[in-house]
Amino acid sequence: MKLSTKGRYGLRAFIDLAVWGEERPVSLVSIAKRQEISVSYLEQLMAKLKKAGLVTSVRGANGGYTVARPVEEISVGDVLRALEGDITPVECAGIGSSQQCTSSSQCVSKIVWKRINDSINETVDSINIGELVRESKRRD
Amino acid sequence: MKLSTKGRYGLRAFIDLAVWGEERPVSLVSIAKRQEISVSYLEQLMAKLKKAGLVTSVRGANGGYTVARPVEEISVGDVLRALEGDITPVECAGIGSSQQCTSSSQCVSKIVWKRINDSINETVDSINIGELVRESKRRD
DNA sequence: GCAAATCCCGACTAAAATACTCGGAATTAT
DNA sequence: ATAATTCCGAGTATTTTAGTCGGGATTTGC
Repeated sequence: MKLSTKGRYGLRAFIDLAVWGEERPVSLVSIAKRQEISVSYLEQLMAKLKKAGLVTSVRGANGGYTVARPVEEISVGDVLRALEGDITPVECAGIGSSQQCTSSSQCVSKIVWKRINDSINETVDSINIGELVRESKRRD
Repeated sequence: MKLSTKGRYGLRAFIDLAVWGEERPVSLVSIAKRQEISVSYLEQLMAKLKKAGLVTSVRGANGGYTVARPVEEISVGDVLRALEGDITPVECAGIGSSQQCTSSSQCVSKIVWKRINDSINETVDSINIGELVRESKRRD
């Protein structure tokens, strides 16, 4: 059970963007340098964030990315879900519900999966990017 | 971010064992049938549970496995950790601490990883196998 | 109008992890 | 002895991850 680099790098990149992008768009090259992530890979991550409406882009020279909404209104969960898809370690817990439980210990373990899923989502939704930006600035 | 079949099947198998193994050892073949998991794969999972001291085995005909300790004293976390190793979606959060944070947004995201890790572990440690066994019997 | 900087897009690939299977050895009850 | 089991190590197909790469489109500044 591991969060992939999409989520790990992507959140870092997003925070970086939030910190440095208050005035003008931030280019991928500059994020890449500060965060030590390759530009090509960052492109992929940004594409997801853009698709999710979390960042806006400006093309051409001096272009780059900007956070699309106030950082206080964006949760870590929003960012991670945009990057990773669902952040539920176990799916089954009742969405598509295509397959029914055959044995009762299958059903019972579902209780566990649901609680894990919920607790993760509550956690990531309870932290907003604004907090992290402030904390990051405080540390400089 | 997904819990592997080790954890998913393994917990189911363990619950099955707890439910059916109060009197006498339960064979892998019987668990395999009820849970629709192959015997060979179950062997691997049981090996891990045994190594962690959560089950004991009896070899030979009429042999099988038994839960090693009172089910009320075994948490879901114990079982999952035995099967999966650490159940922390992000490692970095300060154990080996070999690599130091270079940029501050790296450090800041660590706050997030730590909270996620903690919340998962609290969740799985707060559920014990006994509860699940009772719930499973109740449903029959 | 041209060059440089930038985002955009789709395809490709190497490496790692996952999810198993398989063969056979050791042990025990009947 | 035979059958039912656990035990052990190796092997393998599939999937996922973690990227790279090449080229195109857009914009700025000279």
